[in-house]
Amino acid sequence: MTTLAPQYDPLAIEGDTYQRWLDAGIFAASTESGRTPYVIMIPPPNVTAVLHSGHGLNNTLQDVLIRFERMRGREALWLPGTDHAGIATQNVVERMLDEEGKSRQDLGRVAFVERVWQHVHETGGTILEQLKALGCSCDWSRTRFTLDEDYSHAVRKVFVDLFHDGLIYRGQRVIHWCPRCRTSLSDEEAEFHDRDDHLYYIRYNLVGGAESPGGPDSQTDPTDDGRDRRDQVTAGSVTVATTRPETMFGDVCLVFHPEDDRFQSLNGATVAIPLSGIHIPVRTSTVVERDFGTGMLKVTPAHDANDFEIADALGGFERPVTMDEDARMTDDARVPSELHGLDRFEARDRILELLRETGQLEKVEPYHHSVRHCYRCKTIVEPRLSDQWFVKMRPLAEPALRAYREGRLRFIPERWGKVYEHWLTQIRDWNISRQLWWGHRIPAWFCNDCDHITVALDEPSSCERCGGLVHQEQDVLDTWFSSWLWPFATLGWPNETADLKQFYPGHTLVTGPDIIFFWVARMVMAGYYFMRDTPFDTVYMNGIVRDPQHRAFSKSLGNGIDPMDVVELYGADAFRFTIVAGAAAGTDIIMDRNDLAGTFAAGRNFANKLWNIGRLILANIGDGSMTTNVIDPARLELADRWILSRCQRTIALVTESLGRFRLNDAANSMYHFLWDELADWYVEQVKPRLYGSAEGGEIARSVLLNVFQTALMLLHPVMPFITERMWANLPGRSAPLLAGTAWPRPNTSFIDEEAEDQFARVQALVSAVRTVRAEYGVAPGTAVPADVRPSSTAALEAFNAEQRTIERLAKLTELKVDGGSTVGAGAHQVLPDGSTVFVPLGAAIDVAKECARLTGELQRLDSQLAGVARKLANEEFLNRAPTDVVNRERDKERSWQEQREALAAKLQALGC
RNA sequence: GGGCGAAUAGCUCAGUUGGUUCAGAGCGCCUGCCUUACAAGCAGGAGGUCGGGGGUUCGAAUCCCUCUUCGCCCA
Repeated sequence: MTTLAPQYDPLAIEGDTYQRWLDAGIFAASTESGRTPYVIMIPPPNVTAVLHSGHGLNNTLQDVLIRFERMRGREALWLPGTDHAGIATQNVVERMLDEEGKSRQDLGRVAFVERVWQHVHETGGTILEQLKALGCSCDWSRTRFTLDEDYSHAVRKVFVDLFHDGLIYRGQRVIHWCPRCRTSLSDEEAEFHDRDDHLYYIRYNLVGGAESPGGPDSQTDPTDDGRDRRDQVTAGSVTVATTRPETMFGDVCLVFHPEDDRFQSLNGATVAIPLSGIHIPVRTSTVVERDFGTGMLKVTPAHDANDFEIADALGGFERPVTMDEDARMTDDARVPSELHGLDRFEARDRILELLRETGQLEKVEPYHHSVRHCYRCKTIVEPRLSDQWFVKMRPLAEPALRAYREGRLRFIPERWGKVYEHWLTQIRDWNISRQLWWGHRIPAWFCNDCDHITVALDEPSSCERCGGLVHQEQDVLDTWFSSWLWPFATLGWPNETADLKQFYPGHTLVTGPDIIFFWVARMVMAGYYFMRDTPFDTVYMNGIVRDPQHRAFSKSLGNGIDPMDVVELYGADAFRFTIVAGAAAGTDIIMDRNDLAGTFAAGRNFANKLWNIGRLILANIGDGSMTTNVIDPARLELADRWILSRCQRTIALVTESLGRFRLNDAANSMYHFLWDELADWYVEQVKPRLYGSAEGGEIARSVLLNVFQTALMLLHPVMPFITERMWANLPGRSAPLLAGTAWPRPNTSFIDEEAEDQFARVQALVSAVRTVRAEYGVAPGTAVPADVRPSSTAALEAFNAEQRTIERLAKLTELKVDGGSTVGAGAHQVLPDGSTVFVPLGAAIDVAKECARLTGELQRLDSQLAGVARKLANEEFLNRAPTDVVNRERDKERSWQEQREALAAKLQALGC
């Protein structure tokens, strides 16, 4: 490999590096390796999607996990793919057609679907290519699409099986209808959004026997605020409150609560629907909320799910549909002719005008409520009676619920488990038919002669009951009805393939909490029903990416960040590190598109640091001939022992953190080790030993190589490109590709508490001198002398061992260890271990300033000492606290006492 | 209406079973440095009564109650 460029240029290394992984086949999982599998199924993005930050976050986390487990020796499969995304994709193509002035109806179903395929073939691979740019190590040989031939077969098989098992039925229900997408939606797809609307109080006139004389004008004063509920029943009318007056032509009755005294006289009465004059009865129902509106409820069974239930319970009512698929008023006889064809909201306005004219609009109140909207296009959903296919969910939910309750399925963070559990216990049947053209066509055939429906895997030639001609159901299936099969349909189910045997059940699902019902819970249901096992044991919920105003990214706001922009600017590694270090489990992550440099500074800076430290190290360890094969403990200096020990601890920390899905902790541990310990201290310590044939050079190079190689391994899952590129230049590397090498294990023989303790004293001494230098404005180029008086033998040994290092890093002419005088004009410091430092600065010293500083230190110590003394004087503490806690307090007291004495002596010497 | 979560430095957030000087990190800010790996850097520094109140405990950022503010989910 060529030498590393002086300037870190991610674009120059990432493409080549990715290609080397592909060429080596590192990402392809084998069914025959004998290794324990580790499987992640990608949440398939929409086939026409382009990568956004949410994908960036989600897929980075998956790649960290899969690379980690691959290096740990598991047979790692990360299966990629895309989702056909029925509504979304159809919308995209319909918009394209719209620009050509055409509709899908103009093309017809076959041509339209052909057109969608064309679009998918042209743009469908985009997001997967973008994942490669992010470094994602998916097994591309197993890429799947939910409309693949095999996958479609699995979808049909599931439909047919569930139908024959009695878990799929066709029924006429009030469903959520999106008049813009012209399809029904499931409960989950019709999401609530708050709206400021109005509550309209409308008078229905009484007719027939109970009617009192007088027309609509014979009622109470229209300014009546309705507080006197008895006024709701006036001589000639009854008032009903509604938010949707346009539905009233579909009313079949009015109902009130049977115990509501205000309306007792109306039970069995007849009223006329305003404007249309259609007569409907007044009845009672216990489901009426007496406190809502006037307590009298209009019942519109075809345009309100609750009303459907009420009318059904009362029995004997028609269910007139008064709005069409576009939410326009139908020309049904019940609808006044002047309203025919009007959009529901135009109709509402016109109806209100007319009601004002007839005096039947009693009043209008502002009303804040939650209204269902289409999750794809945000149009207000219109409840509408229609024939749909449903999945009976209760039987499917039971095993999914048990899996969670019995601990076979867990969520990270745990709290999502409760959300999952709640949904499953409240589960309702799932409307799976969509009135779209793009998707899996429902494998059901209606008979032209009888009312039988033939459900079969393949097109039947005739009705299975009467042998008549059949025609296929026009509807397609909800996209989620195919994606809930993702964990096993991608592996070849229903065939018993080698993949299915080897890679089901899988292990970790990484996804966003927004699709916990749509997808996560349903995958578990399908997994148990068809595979008798959970599709994964852990669901890791990543957070949501938001802008600085904490708004989720959206196309309409235009506040999103294109991860590819970040990759181009700073590299995939910088993007990944920022994400991983910044996103603790499940927490949202804030990104500012107007400040990419700031947003990704952590990763960008760290990537640059890694590049440069690598350059330095690789340039100085040569080709490996200058290092020993085995690190000889007898030849190690204090700093060598220290960094080796720190390195083992970092391995343990990172491994544990990744194993517990604490990805941010892992990233921060690596960061701290590489930057704060290896770069800032060890490399600085070791520099003189690397020049020429300086003493200790061979062992220094060996340690550097060992430690840096380990760091590359640890960092690889998070920053695969730079680490792989460095690896290529690493002499004596253990495997040709870092991505295929084994994860490091801590070498406990290198754990060295004494070295860690002693080197910490060295660091403290250097820092203390630097502080003094900065405070007194000693020019960086000016060397000064310093005296240190060690507080212990350990300190003495440490300062002696690293005397040259201390002199160099603190820019000293000479460090006297336990020599010389500490009186005179100089700055004083007391180290945490009680050792004292004296930097004679002569005339530069401001004695008053020194006194003030040291007195401040003394006061701080005194208050700390008082605190610990209080604790140790407390009988309860001594009796109840664990002994190691008490001992720690005693150690603290001793240490602080030593520091205090040293400080007091200094103050005295200074004459403060 | 019900549930869940959050509130810690100017900003974004860590802080595991209550106990190592535990009050932290990154970014930003201030001071000084182009010290031949790195100015995307080096060295030093300022900055928070852990949202308010109450309680449990020898001991609370951490557990409980309550209030305030914000966010999300469900009906």
